[in-house]
Amino acid sequence: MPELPDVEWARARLRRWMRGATITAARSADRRILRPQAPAAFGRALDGRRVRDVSRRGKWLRIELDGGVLLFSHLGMTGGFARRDPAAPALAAERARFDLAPARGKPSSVRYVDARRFGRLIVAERDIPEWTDLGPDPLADGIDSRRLAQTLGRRRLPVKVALLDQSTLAGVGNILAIEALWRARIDPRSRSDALAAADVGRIGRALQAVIRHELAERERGGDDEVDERAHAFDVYGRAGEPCPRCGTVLVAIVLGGRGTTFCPGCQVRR
DNA sequence: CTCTATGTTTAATT
DNA sequence: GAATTAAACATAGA
Repeated sequence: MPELPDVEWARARLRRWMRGATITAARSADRRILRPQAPAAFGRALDGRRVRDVSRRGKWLRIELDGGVLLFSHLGMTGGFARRDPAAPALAAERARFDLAPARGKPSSVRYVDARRFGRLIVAERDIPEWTDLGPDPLADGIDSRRLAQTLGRRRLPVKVALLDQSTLAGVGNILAIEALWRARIDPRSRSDALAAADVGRIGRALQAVIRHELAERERGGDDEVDERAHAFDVYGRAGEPCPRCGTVLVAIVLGGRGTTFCPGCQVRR
């Protein structure tokens, strides 16, 4: 579920659910999600703290607590949050829970669910390298196409591989990259340093458009549930089908170890 | 049984 | 160094 739009949606809901509330009990027994922290230290660090705010950079979430304590969360491949009554039983693949006493209203319980357990929950006193090393965030910072052109111009990788590097732009994932390159009519195999300024401009605008579009899609649906991604994409997952723009059959290849769908008819190779 | 999967890190190789 | 490739992690679904 998680690329930039999904994580931004998670941030907005977490902020609504948690801001101003006190964590009465933070519990997780999953040493893989908590790695390298111990489960006991997790509760000890968080219990009794009040949530000041929830922020996001790229695919990382940062829950800011009283006393300068920070809780970082990465959703990995299958992570997500849901809100339940504190008495509700554990969800399938529930890996952590945060019981909350809000400033006003009923107690609630925010659950972290993650089938594949690639996600992380990290307690820290200051920003962690995974957070500080991120490139510009397309939503928070915008996309500066001159800067993006400089970044891409220094690399000889296929442009899609360069886009997936979180120091290029934070939050771009496999689906976003595939959809944006299709919109920008650029072949994902194009060498990053072979792109013209106009190509980079189109890629930047396409990324913004796809992010906005997917964010808008997510503004519907059950608020308390784990985010579901039942969403039709233009090309992702559609290899073998005709290109919605030119009708050429869409092709699947592997780039940088990731499945990649594109249209050999209307996406130009640079 | 096989293959694929929205992510990231690490090792091995060129 | 830079780039490439593969594998690893853990689980579910087709």
